[in-house]
Amino acid sequence: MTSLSMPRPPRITIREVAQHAGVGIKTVSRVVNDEPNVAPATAARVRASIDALRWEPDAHAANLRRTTTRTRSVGLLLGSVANPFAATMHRAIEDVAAHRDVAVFASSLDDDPEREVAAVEAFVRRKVDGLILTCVAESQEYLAELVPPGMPVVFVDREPTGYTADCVHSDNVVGAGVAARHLLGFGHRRLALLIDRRSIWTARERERGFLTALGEFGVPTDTATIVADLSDQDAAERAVMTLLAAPDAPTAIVSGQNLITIGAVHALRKLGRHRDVALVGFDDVELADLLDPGLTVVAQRPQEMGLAASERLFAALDAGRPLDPARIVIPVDLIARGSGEIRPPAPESA
Amino acid sequence: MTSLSMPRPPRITIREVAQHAGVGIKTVSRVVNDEPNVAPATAARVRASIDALRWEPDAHAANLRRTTTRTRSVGLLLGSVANPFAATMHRAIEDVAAHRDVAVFASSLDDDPEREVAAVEAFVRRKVDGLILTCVAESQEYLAELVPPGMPVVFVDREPTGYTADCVHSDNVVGAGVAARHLLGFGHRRLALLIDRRSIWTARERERGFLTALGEFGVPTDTATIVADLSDQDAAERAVMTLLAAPDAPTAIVSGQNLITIGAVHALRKLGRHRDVALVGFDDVELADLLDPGLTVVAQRPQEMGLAASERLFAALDAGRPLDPARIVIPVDLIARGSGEIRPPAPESA
DNA sequence: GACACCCCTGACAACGGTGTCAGATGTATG
DNA sequence: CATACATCTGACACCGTTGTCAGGGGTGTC
Repeated sequence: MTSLSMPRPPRITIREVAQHAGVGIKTVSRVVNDEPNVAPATAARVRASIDALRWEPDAHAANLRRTTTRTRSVGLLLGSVANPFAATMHRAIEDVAAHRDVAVFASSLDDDPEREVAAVEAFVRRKVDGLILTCVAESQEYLAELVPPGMPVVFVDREPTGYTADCVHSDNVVGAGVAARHLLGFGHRRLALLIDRRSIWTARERERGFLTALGEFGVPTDTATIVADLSDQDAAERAVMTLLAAPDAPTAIVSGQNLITIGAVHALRKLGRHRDVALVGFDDVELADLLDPGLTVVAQRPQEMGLAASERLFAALDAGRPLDPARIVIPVDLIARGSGEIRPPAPESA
Repeated sequence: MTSLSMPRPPRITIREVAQHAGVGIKTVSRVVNDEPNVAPATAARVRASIDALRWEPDAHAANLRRTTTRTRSVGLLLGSVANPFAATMHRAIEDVAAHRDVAVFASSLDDDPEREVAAVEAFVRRKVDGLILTCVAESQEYLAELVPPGMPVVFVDREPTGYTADCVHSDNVVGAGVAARHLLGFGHRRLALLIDRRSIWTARERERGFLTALGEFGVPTDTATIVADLSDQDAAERAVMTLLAAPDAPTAIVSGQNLITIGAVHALRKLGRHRDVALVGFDDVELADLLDPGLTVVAQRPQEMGLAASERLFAALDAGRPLDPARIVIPVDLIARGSGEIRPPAPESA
């Protein structure tokens, strides 16, 4: 019989290349790894044989013995690869990585602590060279025993708890403060803040910034409505509908995240209150400038964040040792387009 | 001295587990691979040792000898991971993959043929189990010698040339036809089509569908303007500006892609012609319903596409052999929201 | 001319697992 | 009780590469 199992693909090994070039396997190894002490003529012959046989060294076998084992891959954990904010960071990170011939494993977190741990485990099992993580678990202490010594970790978007490493994030407190002050400056005194689950660090930070700004304007915090646990567009839309139906409804809304913003805009439209109730979103969204009124946002800089995070990661990888953990805070930009410049219906007493 | 080099991380090997359990290494191997012929008591002891030592088998070493080598990873090549259409497919694929404990390498193509080859090479070098590819090179013949025998390939969004494999894509010809007929039905006779580079299969297909529809209405194709090579928002915006400045400017525009649509909307706004010139976009965009007028689009179903593509890939992987290549065409949906229902300014003579 | 030294080179062990196979043990059968 | 057979187990080669090290050859120095 002619073998029932799959015909073993005739993989070319270093041995055949060595034989073809008439040298020892170690010499071939030297050539492909740019190690010194190979005569130019020998190297040329070896290279010719490699090309002739179309040999691709087996990275896994190589890493098996190599001390400085590098898989040229990194793990990237994002809120969701489908979220434009995360996707933009992803792209920036990929560009930096691709430039160094490093591949990126991307996973979606979905703000589920269990997925966080599972994703990191999966990355580690695949022996990535480093990790860029968006976290949501209450604590990242688990990383201490999960992440092998020497594997660099950079957090993006959210600060970790119980694990010290680089972290790149937006200036959330300032950003939310800017949003709130912008509205307060236009005379609003009854504000609402719509945020995601408080298990998410950015939600907490933005809430903090929001409340601080209220304080600065002497607005008692109990006049503000804070709706949390808004994790998608629909929930945000419903929340705004409810909010505006209540007596003493807010005259201005700060949205804590891109999906919430979109949900809020939908609700305002449905209620016909979009020229009436002020709205400032956190994180920019596509087409925001073409709405009527235009959507005022505190824009993040996701590309810059991805860039900074990947540069930190590769810096640590290049150094071959953990760097002193840095916290990199990326500024945010208020972009006034109309929705945030709507004045409250009547002069209010502070 | 205390060793200058990095302190070798004390990796736990199968040997230590075997010793701890008082068995041979092969028995440990049997247990972790669910091979038969291990006494239950022995297996239990081994499992206890694995847990006690927190041993994680080294997948790379395992795959070295294994005949049926699986890295539990797949390579995904997309237009750009930052494009919402691609990002949504990505998410769908990731979900299917994650469910099977398979990790996804994602790369951006940027419609550069060289990046296509480079990305596939990188995936193959990393020994992914399968490939999901968006292609742009003139021919995919190169895959024959690049992709190892037995590695399944599924194309998404665009059909390959010179390489036979599964392919999942939108019904581009029909979609573009629907868009054009929609406008023709409202009385438009001077149409413009804005598409990306013709090296991109979808651009060509959509052009074909567009022209077919014109033919059905007896509209001579030379009365239609086709602008190609629009690869980003700005280019599309400039193209529309130029287009509408010309004499005999089109009264309706079909946009061949999400970024082009956004660029076109910007241009129409700037010119104040947005209630005046009809526009139908290919591929839906966020907030399209809240523009004024609402944006009429031929929506794709990226999630469904990603789902279908990954299911085909895993079906082939499960079967352990190449499946009969299938072409899966995903329907598109016309969503009328206003911009596509604008009538031409004056009755025209066909 | 002997010696030291540097530059090349390849034999061989090692990396952490799996495949093969032979041997040990237990049970049913003649 | 001997034999056959199935079940369980571990020794060992092997996967494709890199690290180590010893050896061969050329050159410079005394």
